[in-house]
Amino acid sequence: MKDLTAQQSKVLNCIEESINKTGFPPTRAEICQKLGFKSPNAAESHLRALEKKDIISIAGGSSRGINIKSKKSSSGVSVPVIGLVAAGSATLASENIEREINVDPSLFSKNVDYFLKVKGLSMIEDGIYEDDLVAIHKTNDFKNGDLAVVRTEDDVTLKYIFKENHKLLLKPANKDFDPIHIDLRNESAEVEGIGIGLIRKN
Amino acid sequence: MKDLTAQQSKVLNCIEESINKTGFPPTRAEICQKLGFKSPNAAESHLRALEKKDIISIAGGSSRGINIKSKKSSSGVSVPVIGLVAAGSATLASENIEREINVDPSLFSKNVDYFLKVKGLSMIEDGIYEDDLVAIHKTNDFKNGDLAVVRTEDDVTLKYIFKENHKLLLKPANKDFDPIHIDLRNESAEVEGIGIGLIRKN
DNA sequence: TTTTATACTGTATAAATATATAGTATTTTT
DNA sequence: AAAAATACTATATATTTATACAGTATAAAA
Repeated sequence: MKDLTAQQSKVLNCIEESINKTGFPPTRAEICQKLGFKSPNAAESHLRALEKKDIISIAGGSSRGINIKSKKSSSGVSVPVIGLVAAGSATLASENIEREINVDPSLFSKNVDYFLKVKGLSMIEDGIYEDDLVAIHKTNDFKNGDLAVVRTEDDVTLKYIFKENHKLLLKPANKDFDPIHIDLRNESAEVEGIGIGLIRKN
Repeated sequence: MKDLTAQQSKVLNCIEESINKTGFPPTRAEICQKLGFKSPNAAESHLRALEKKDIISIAGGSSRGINIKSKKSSSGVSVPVIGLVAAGSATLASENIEREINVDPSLFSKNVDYFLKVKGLSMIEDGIYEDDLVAIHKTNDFKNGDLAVVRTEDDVTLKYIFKENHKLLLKPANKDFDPIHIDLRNESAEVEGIGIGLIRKN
C-alpha cells in the first residue's frame, strides 16, 4: 500500500470518525468544516487521491458515497435468512428475507448465498431439525446424494437429490416421509442450490 | 424492545444490507426501489416508525442520515474453536484452540464463549454429530435437561445434565452409550458451560 | 526541466435528497 | 365507537450534495 500524506491521513481519519460517531460517512462540506478547509474541492481532491491509492471507494452520484475498503474485508459477510416459500415467488426476494446475519466466510467450504430456515421434519434422521438454518450455496451443479434446494412445480423443498437420465429422486431422511419421484419429461424441477452447512440455535 | 411489523423489519433489513454492502445507509428513494414502494413517503414513514421505536436514529437535514442504534459491534466477535480435551488441562488454554471464527453475536440467544468440536457419537440421536461445533456459553448455572459441558475427574464431556441432590446424571443421546452417574459426595464434577447452538459444515 | 502530485481558494450548478402536505384505506388499540 | 397506528400513492420543493471548472502555489518525480 502506498503511503498517505499527512493531509490524506487526516481526511481518512475524519471519515472513520464520522462513521463511528454518526453511522455514515461525511459529505465534502463536513470534511472541510472539520479540517478547516474553505473550499469543497479541497475535500474532493483528497478523496480522489485516497481513491487512487485504493484506500477508499467513491460511489458516483451518491451522497456520502464513501467506503473505506480495508474495513470491509475484515468483518463477516451479511447473509439473508429465508423461510421455505411457496413456488412462484423468487426465493431471494426481499419480502421473504426474515433477517440478515453476519457470517465468517471461512466458516463453510463454499460461498454461502443464503440460509434456509427448515420447516417440517423430513430430514430429521440426518440431524436437520425444524427451524435449523441450512447454509445454501447457489448453484445448478450437484452430485448425486447432495442436499439440495429444489424448486418443483408446486413447492420448494430441501432433500437429498439423485438424478438418473430424466428421472429425479428427492429423498428425505425420515422413514415417515415418502421419496419424491419426478420425471423431467413431464414435470419441471430446478436445483436452486446445495446445502453446505447448518446453524442451530437452542 | 417493541415488536416491529413485517414491513418495518424489511425496511430495517434493507438499511442493514445497504450498510453492509455499500458502507453507507440508503436514501428514501433507494429503500422504495428495493422494497417496491412508489412514494418516498412510504420509506419516510417507516423510518419515522423505526425512530419512534428507538431502533434507529435519524439525523435531520442529512442525506442518508440513518443510524441503527442497537448495532453494538458492527462486525462479528472472534470466538475460539476447541476440541474436547483431556481433564487437567484448561479448556480455553491457547494450545487447545484449533482456530478462531467470527460470529454474529445476534446469532445465538446467549453470549458464545467458545465452540466445542464434538468427538464421538454420544449425542447423535439428537442431531449432534462428530466434528459439529457446539456453541458454548460459559456458566455454572444450568437447568435439568440442558446440554452441558461437564468436567469430571478424568474427562470432559458433552451430555444432557440432570441434578438431584448429590446425584448428577449425564445422559447421552445414543442408545449404545450408557448414562454416567456421579455421586458428588465421592467424585467432583464441574459444569463449564451450556450448549446454546450448533454449527455444522458438510 | 517539464511533468505530476499535493494542497488548497472560489464559484457555480445539476442532481440527489429530505421532508412537508394532501389523500386513501386497513388494522389495531383504547 | 372513536382514536391511533399502519401502510401506502402522489406531488412539490427547499436544501443538501457531488462535482465540474478556473485559478494559485509548492514540492516531488521523471
